[in-house]
Amino acid sequence: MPQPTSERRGAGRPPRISRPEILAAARAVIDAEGVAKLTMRRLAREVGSTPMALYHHVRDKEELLLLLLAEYAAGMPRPALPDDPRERILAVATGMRDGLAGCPWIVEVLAADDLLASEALWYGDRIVDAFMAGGLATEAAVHAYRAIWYYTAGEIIVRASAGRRAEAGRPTYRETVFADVDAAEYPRLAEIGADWIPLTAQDAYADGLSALVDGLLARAA
Amino acid sequence: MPQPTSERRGAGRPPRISRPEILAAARAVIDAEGVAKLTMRRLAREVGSTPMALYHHVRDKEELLLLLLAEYAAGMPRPALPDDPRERILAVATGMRDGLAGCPWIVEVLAADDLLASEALWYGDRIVDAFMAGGLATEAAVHAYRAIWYYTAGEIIVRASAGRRAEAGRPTYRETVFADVDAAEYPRLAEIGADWIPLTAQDAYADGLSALVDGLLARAA
DNA sequence: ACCTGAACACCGTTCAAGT
DNA sequence: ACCTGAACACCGTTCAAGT
Repeated sequence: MPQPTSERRGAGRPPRISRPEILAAARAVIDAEGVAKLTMRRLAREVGSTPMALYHHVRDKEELLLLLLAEYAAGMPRPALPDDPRERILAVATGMRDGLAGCPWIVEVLAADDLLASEALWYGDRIVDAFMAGGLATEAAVHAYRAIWYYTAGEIIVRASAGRRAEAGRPTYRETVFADVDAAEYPRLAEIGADWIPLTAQDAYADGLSALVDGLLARAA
Repeated sequence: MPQPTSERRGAGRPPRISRPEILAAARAVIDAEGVAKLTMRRLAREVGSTPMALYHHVRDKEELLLLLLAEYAAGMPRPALPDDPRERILAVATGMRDGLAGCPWIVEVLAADDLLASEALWYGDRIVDAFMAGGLATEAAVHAYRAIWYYTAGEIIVRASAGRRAEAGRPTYRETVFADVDAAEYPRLAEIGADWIPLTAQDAYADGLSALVDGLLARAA
């Protein structure tokens, strides 16, 4: 079994590459050229080794990405916590989203499982706690947290893929579609017309979040 | 330029495969084995041709997926529209989500751009309209629609990837994480403990949606 | 006009061998 | 214990040629 790293130092051949070194190189590739460019072969080249050497330090590519996620999540900022439950939820959720926005690939890759990398548990814990402070029962608080996670993950993923498309010079589907919206069939969209694009480019995360939290907290009464 | 299909029939060699045939075969592969198994080479085998023949009928793999999306979206059910704006929003959004839940791969692949395949414009149009009927200004209504889209896309993506993981027999990260939650650091999560898993497996889409819509409509007053 | 074959430039991963 | 080389079984796509 290939164990993570040197169990008993001194035995056998000395390592030429280490897991931290591999992770650092992987992060560099992603930051510079995007997650799509991160391949085992490329990474091997980057650390001056062979693809197979990597498999001595990580089980497979999936584990590599998981490790990168854990590392990133550990470094995310933890906002100050206001006393008011509602404000607390907003602060934590916004912190989570701002943190994740800095590395959208991570959400794309893992598409979630709740971002329950153990380093990110804090966000979930604080949000559940604040909903309970706001009057929700435990179960309702967990569901409320999930709603916020769905909203946040959706926002990040949609934004990230729109960004990717724009970068690739693709005509972002909706631009082509809005050129000929049938006013009879879709009256509202026809009315909005070209305004749709700048409108949806605006950052409305905070507005929607605040509405969602209001709606969720209203269940407490 | 390779034009979509036979422009002037009778000229040149008669086609052996057609775009509809290709799309049908692609759908069959996805339904049977998932989107990951859909490759140009596999598809060629499936229609009894060569990979390159496909490129005469679709520009590239991305276009193929776009065509599949358009086809699927065109067949999605359009729920009846209640008079009350709030009920209308809930009905349309739920219809959208139920339709998409039937083919989660589509959201994964496109990760969105608002699902503005022209066939799916209807959902957006009806939701914006209902928010306006509920008293929101045009801009606010568009933002409200977006909030619902984020929430819905997030729900579908998170669910789909959790399902994929379960199918693959992976230990769904959170199960491993919850084994040793630090009660001092994350008191709420420790308290919830093993309940987290069945709790988050519940379908809480409707609850969250309803809270979100309440919160959004409250902005009208 | 439509299709084929061969090729290019890649992937992730396994296996057997070297030091 | 750690690393290498060669190989397996794939990808999407281009190019030049055939019918």
